[in-house]
Amino acid sequence: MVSSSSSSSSGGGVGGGSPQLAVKKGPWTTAEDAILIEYVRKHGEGNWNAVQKNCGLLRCGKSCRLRWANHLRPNLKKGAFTPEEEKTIIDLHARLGNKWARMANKLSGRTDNEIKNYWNTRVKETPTRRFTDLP
DNA sequence: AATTACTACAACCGCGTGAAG
DNA sequence: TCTTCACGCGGTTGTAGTAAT
Repeated sequence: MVSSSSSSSSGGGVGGGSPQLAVKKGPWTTAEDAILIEYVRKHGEGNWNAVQKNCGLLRCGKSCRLRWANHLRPNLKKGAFTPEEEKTIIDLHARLGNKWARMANKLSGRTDNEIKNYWNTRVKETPTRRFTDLP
Protein backbone atom coordinates (compact mmCIF):
# COMPACT_ATOMS: atom_id res chain seq x y z
CA MET A 1 0.00 0.00 0.00
CA VAL A 2 0.96 3.57 -0.16
CA SER A 3 1.05 3.87 3.57
CA SER A 4 3.58 1.08 3.75
CA SER A 5 6.36 3.44 2.85
CA SER A 6 5.29 5.86 5.49
CA SER A 7 4.11 3.49 8.14
CA SER A 8 6.30 0.47 7.62
CA SER A 9 9.49 1.60 5.98
CA SER A 10 9.83 5.05 7.40
CA GLY A 11 7.60 4.15 10.28
CA GLY A 12 5.68 7.38 10.24
CA GLY A 13 7.39 7.67 13.54
CA VAL A 14 9.50 5.55 15.79
CA GLY A 15 9.22 1.81 15.33
CA GLY A 16 6.51 1.90 12.70
CA GLY A 17 6.45 -1.30 10.69
CA SER A 18 9.16 -3.28 12.39
CA PRO A 19 8.73 -3.31 16.15
CA GLN A 20 12.18 -4.85 16.54
CA LEU A 21 13.94 -2.12 14.57
CA ALA A 22 13.56 1.22 16.27
CA VAL A 23 14.08 4.04 13.84
CA LYS A 24 16.26 6.84 15.07
CA LYS A 25 15.32 10.40 14.24
CA GLY A 26 16.99 13.77 14.53
CA PRO A 27 20.43 15.03 13.49
CA TRP A 28 22.88 12.60 11.94
CA THR A 29 26.15 11.77 13.64
CA THR A 30 29.52 11.41 11.91
CA ALA A 31 29.45 7.71 12.73
CA GLU A 32 26.15 7.28 10.96
CA ASP A 33 27.46 9.26 8.02
CA ALA A 34 30.47 6.97 7.83
CA ILE A 35 28.27 3.89 7.80
CA LEU A 36 26.15 5.30 5.02
CA ILE A 37 29.15 6.36 2.94
CA GLU A 38 30.69 2.95 3.32
CA TYR A 39 27.48 1.27 2.28
CA VAL A 40 27.11 3.40 -0.86
CA ARG A 41 30.76 2.83 -1.69
CA LYS A 42 30.18 -0.90 -1.66
CA HIS A 43 26.68 -1.22 -3.03
CA GLY A 44 26.01 2.03 -4.83
CA GLU A 45 22.96 4.23 -4.49
CA GLY A 46 19.56 2.64 -4.13
CA ASN A 47 18.16 -0.10 -1.90
CA TRP A 48 18.13 2.39 0.93
CA ASN A 49 16.15 0.10 3.16
CA ALA A 50 18.96 -2.40 2.87
CA VAL A 51 21.23 0.02 4.69
CA GLN A 52 19.23 -0.50 7.83
CA LYS A 53 19.07 -4.25 7.34
CA ASN A 54 22.67 -4.84 6.35
CA CYS A 55 24.55 -2.23 8.30
CA GLY A 56 22.45 -2.01 11.41
CA LEU A 57 21.95 1.69 10.89
CA LEU A 58 18.91 2.75 12.85
CA ARG A 59 17.63 5.03 10.12
CA CYS A 60 14.83 4.49 7.66
CA GLY A 61 15.71 4.27 4.00
CA LYS A 62 14.01 7.54 3.35
CA SER A 63 16.24 9.31 5.84
CA CYS A 64 19.35 7.64 4.40
CA ARG A 65 18.50 8.77 0.88
CA LEU A 66 17.93 12.32 2.04
CA ARG A 67 21.16 12.43 4.00
CA TRP A 68 23.15 11.07 1.08
CA ALA A 69 21.56 13.37 -1.44
CA ASN A 70 21.86 16.52 0.62
CA HIS A 71 25.19 16.12 2.43
CA LEU A 72 27.24 13.07 1.57
CA ARG A 73 27.25 12.96 -2.20
CA PRO A 74 30.80 13.55 -3.45
CA ASN A 75 29.96 16.07 -6.16
CA LEU A 76 27.94 18.33 -3.91
CA LYS A 77 28.59 22.02 -4.23
CA LYS A 78 28.42 23.60 -0.80
CA GLY A 79 28.21 27.26 0.01
CA ALA A 80 26.09 30.18 -1.05
CA PHE A 81 24.37 30.30 -4.38
CA THR A 82 26.10 32.41 -7.00
CA PRO A 83 24.21 35.22 -8.75
CA GLU A 84 24.22 33.07 -11.85
CA GLU A 85 22.66 30.18 -9.96
CA GLU A 86 20.08 32.54 -8.50
CA LYS A 87 19.16 33.69 -11.94
CA THR A 88 18.93 30.12 -13.14
CA ILE A 89 16.68 29.14 -10.24
CA ILE A 90 14.34 32.04 -10.87
CA ASP A 91 14.18 31.21 -14.52
CA LEU A 92 13.60 27.53 -13.91
CA HIS A 93 10.93 28.26 -11.33
CA ALA A 94 9.13 30.43 -13.84
CA ARG A 95 9.18 27.53 -16.31
CA LEU A 96 8.76 24.49 -14.08
CA GLY A 97 7.07 25.77 -10.95
CA ASN A 98 7.85 23.94 -7.72
CA LYS A 99 9.67 21.09 -9.45
CA TRP A 100 12.72 21.26 -7.22
CA ALA A 101 14.17 17.96 -8.31
CA ARG A 102 14.04 19.03 -11.95
CA MET A 103 15.80 22.23 -11.05
CA ALA A 104 18.42 20.33 -9.10
CA ASN A 105 19.08 18.31 -12.24
CA LYS A 106 19.87 21.47 -14.13
CA LEU A 107 22.04 22.85 -11.33
CA SER A 108 24.61 20.14 -10.96
CA GLY A 109 26.00 19.97 -7.45
CA ARG A 110 22.90 21.45 -5.90
CA THR A 111 20.13 19.48 -4.24
CA ASP A 112 16.40 19.82 -4.46
CA ASN A 113 16.24 20.50 -0.74
CA GLU A 114 18.84 23.21 -1.02
CA ILE A 115 17.04 24.91 -3.87
CA LYS A 116 13.69 24.57 -2.16
CA ASN A 117 15.00 26.08 1.07
CA TYR A 118 16.67 28.86 -0.82
CA TRP A 119 13.51 29.71 -2.70
CA ASN A 120 11.23 29.55 0.32
CA THR A 121 13.47 31.54 2.64
CA ARG A 122 15.17 34.05 0.42
CA VAL A 123 13.51 34.44 -2.94
CA LYS A 124 9.85 33.80 -2.28
CA GLU A 125 9.58 35.52 1.06
CA THR A 126 11.62 38.59 0.31
CA PRO A 127 11.74 39.28 -3.37
CA THR A 128 11.96 43.01 -2.96
CA ARG A 129 14.57 42.74 -0.26
CA ARG A 130 16.60 40.37 -2.32
CA PHE A 131 16.49 42.03 -5.70
CA THR A 132 15.76 45.64 -5.09
CA ASP A 133 17.36 45.88 -1.68
CA LEU A 134 14.86 48.40 -0.45
CA PRO A 135 15.47 49.56 3.11
C1' DA B 1 24.83 42.17 29.50
C1' DA B 2 20.41 40.11 28.73
C1' DT B 3 16.35 39.33 26.01
C1' DT B 4 13.68 39.04 21.81
C1' DA B 5 13.10 38.60 16.91
C1' DC B 6 14.52 37.09 12.46
C1' DT B 7 16.96 34.22 9.07
C1' DA B 8 18.87 30.01 7.40
C1' DC B 9 19.55 25.09 7.44
C1' DA B 10 18.54 20.31 8.34
C1' DA B 11 15.38 16.72 8.87
C1' DC B 12 10.76 14.38 8.91
C1' DC B 13 6.15 13.24 7.22
C1' DG B 14 2.78 12.16 3.84
C1' DC B 15 1.51 11.37 -0.99
C1' DG B 16 2.16 9.78 -5.61
C1' DT B 17 4.27 6.88 -9.13
C1' DG B 18 6.55 2.87 -10.96
C1' DA B 19 8.15 -1.87 -10.89
C1' DA B 20 7.92 -6.65 -9.55
C1' DG B 21 5.64 -10.76 -8.05
C1' DT C 1 -4.88 -8.18 -13.91
C1' DC C 2 -4.46 -7.18 -9.13
C1' DT C 3 -1.79 -6.47 -4.98
C1' DT C 4 2.26 -5.20 -2.55
C1' DC C 5 6.80 -3.01 -1.97
C1' DA C 6 10.19 0.50 -2.58
C1' DC C 7 11.77 5.02 -4.18
C1' DG C 8 11.46 9.76 -5.00
C1' DC C 9 9.30 14.44 -4.59
C1' DG C 10 7.23 18.27 -2.40
C1' DG C 11 5.65 20.57 1.70
C1' DT C 12 6.04 21.61 6.50
C1' DT C 13 8.20 21.88 11.03
C1' DG C 14 11.93 22.31 14.38
C1' DT C 15 16.46 23.84 15.88
C1' DA C 16 20.50 26.74 15.87
C1' DG C 17 22.86 30.90 15.13
C1' DT C 18 23.17 35.90 14.55
C1' DA C 19 21.75 40.62 14.93
C1' DA C 20 19.32 44.35 16.92
C1' DT C 21 17.17 46.62 20.80
